[in-house]
Amino acid sequence: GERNYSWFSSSDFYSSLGLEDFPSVGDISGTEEDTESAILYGTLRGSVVGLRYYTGIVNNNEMVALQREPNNPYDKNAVRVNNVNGDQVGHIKKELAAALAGIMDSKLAVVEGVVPYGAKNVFTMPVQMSFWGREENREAVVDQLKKHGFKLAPPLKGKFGSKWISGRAGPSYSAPVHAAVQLTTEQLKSEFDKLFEDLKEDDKTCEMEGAETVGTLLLPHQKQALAWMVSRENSNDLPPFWEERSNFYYNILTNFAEEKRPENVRGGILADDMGLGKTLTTIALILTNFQDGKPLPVERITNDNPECCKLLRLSEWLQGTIRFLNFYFALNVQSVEKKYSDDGPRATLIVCPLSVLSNWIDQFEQHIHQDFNVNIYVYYGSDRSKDPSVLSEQDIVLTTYNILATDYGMRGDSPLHRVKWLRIVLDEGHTIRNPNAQQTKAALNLEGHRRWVLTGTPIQNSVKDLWSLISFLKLKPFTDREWWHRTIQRPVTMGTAGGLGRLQSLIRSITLRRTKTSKVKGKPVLELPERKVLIQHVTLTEEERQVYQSVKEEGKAAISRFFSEGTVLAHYADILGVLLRLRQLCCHPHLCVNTSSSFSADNKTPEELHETLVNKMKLVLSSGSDEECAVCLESLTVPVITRCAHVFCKPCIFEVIRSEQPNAKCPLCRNGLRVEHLVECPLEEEIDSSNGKKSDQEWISSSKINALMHALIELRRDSPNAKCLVVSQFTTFLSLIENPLKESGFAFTRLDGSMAQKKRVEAIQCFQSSQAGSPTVMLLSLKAGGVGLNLTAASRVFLMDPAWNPAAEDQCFDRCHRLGQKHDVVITKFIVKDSVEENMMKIQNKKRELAAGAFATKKPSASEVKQTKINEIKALIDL
DNA sequence: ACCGCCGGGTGCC
DNA sequence: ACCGCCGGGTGCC
Repeated sequence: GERNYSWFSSSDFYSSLGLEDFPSVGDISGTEEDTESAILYGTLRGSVVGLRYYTGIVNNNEMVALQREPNNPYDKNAVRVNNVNGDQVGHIKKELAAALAGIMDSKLAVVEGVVPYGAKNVFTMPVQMSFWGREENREAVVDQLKKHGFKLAPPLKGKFGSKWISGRAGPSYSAPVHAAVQLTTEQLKSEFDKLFEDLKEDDKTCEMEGAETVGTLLLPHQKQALAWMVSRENSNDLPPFWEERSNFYYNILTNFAEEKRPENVRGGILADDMGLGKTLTTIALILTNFQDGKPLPVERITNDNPECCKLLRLSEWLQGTIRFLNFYFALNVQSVEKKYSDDGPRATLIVCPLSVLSNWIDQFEQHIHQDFNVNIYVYYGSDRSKDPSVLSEQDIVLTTYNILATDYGMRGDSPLHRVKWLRIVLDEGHTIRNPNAQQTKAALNLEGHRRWVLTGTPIQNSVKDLWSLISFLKLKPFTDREWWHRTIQRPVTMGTAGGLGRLQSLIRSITLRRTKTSKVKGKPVLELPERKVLIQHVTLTEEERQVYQSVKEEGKAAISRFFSEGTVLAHYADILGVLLRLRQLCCHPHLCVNTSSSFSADNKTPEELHETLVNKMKLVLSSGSDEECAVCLESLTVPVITRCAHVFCKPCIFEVIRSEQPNAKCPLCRNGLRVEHLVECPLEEEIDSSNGKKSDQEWISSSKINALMHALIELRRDSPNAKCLVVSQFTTFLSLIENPLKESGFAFTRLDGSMAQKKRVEAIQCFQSSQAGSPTVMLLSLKAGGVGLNLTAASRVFLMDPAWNPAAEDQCFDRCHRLGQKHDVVITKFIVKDSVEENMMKIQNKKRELAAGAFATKKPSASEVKQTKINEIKALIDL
């Protein structure tokens, strides 16, 4: 049910159309083995030579990595052999290297090695090689080998029993087994769910009080989390899969051994559900565990030292961006510097998405005891300090993934990367799930021993997503993708026996996860009131229906044409536009007056073309299709639009163009791409394409507004004190609703993305107030505010229009259905009968099913993906 | 002897 | 490397 669903959040418009799986999208990274379709061609015995020249040692049955060395001065075919630690063991004998070089360079196969025996040899040792690749390359690989006089031994089938299938380096020149029975999606999923059952492990149920600097009382589950985090930071346990043997340490997955004790990560993944207080727990950790369980030393503000004032923090919000300036009194700076100058690192770095930056600031203000002076620096904005020592002197530095990536981009001069941090916290850590994204590389290269990932959804789509997180945590040997892939990812995705078990023990040892339904001492973590979702159908008036039908027929005709021309993807923005207009018409006829349809972009001046593109981009961004870049799968931060009207992150699409030059193609539709054709658009917090000039139009009602007003008035009659949220994706619609609210004498307030921070805070405080005469209605735009937004005063929600992404709706509902809610929450969704809205609901449901089965092993084929996508567009517009 | 055979020097790519 | 290979020394029985 719900708890598992929240682990997966693939859902967005792209996935509903199957676009994120569009074959060409995956080609971008290129180098990586395609896990889903890689098979084992066979094995080959070869030899490693030149052992005496290198220091790298191996054990019998230890995995080794084969690495091309094209610049070797003696042989351009050279292939070096490294042990798990990355130390060179030797080279592949030259005749064999000559055969491998071509195969490896052209990426026809991935070649993996295991040294079966002879590890103690002085001059040469045998190596058992496995060749993995896609079926269509098998013949080419076999031919290539044959040319050099080598022949693959067929992969051994599962007849050797589970020990061989386990994927260990094992006694196995028996390669593990593509013939192993694959688990069904359902089996995999239920296996995976077990990861988080049975959390009564002792080390996770101890409680710990926060230091006195923590100004808020922690709930029991937060005290548990604090105790767990502190113990993770202070303990010296071995990392998972390592054993202490007589005088060395042994990795049971790769059979690698070393004398040096492998360091365990002083951190882990806090994967609690949203709303359980990951932020508060992290603040408590920072304040409570500075060194050896001692609290962070901070200035106490007392009557004796009035001149040592609390830092004056001045926050200033400009156009949705944040300037956060710290003013120090000279005295203060000195005393702070003196106190810590001879210690090691003391600053904690917190990286978060921009959307939750303000939430962190709020939470600091709320949870750091007011009598204490904690130095917090918000490293954001163009005036951020380039001096690393300014950062290292802080207690806490807060920044965003984008700043992190931008700074890292200007090589060598990133202050964030020059500081040795006491602790690094990645909030919404799944942000770095794409190993090729700049922000991931930037995060992996931060320095600091205590490393934490906060996320409610560590796995977005597949096990693959975990690698970046594990690598960030610096867990040996997984920091290198090859070992992660060979020991965990491939066994899991191939359903190899023991694979899931390994993943399980790995995750368990570094993760704490509680859901809203988890229990502490027999009691639910959070005792939340019930939450009910009602669907209220709305029937359009005759007049409304007529307008709707005519727009629908026009759009349908256009889309049919795209289908027959085979240009569906090229007209992506146009199709979204048609659907958007239909969705707007379901709400109110005035919403879509301004979006004229222009299906032809030909014969335009560059200026007109530019404007058309910007408009298309705004359309894509505002259509609720969940602004996500198809390259990195992240939310768009610096969106650019291509001439073919597809929107990507600027750095992502630049990377595509750079790597594919000179003939780069759009990842979505394979049209030509050129840097000079890309159009940039500043991402405002909220873009509403329909912000037409309603002032010169006479106000009229609509069926949906009538339905809403009817419900509101009924609610006021039955429970006059009940407060409610009226939610829409269209801020113009919210404006239209203001009218009848005033007429019927409702006190209301409003919160949308375009409002300045100060006004937001006012609106929220005003609405949350229980004073007589305080507003009972809040007009809320669906995506306004970060995850932290707390609107628990409301116990009713009216969702005026459905979102593409059910998760976006859920997140919105959670703003009132969260800690502090005292009443049952009733949510009413208004859905127009026989309309695109009903179709969207169907797709939402499909999406929930899809998310539930997101652990699928089998990737649908390109044609299946295409068919699904086409079916869904057809379903949306009743084609 | 434009060979065989011996035994020392030597050794990845 | 307790190998192979190289190339110099050597040469009936």
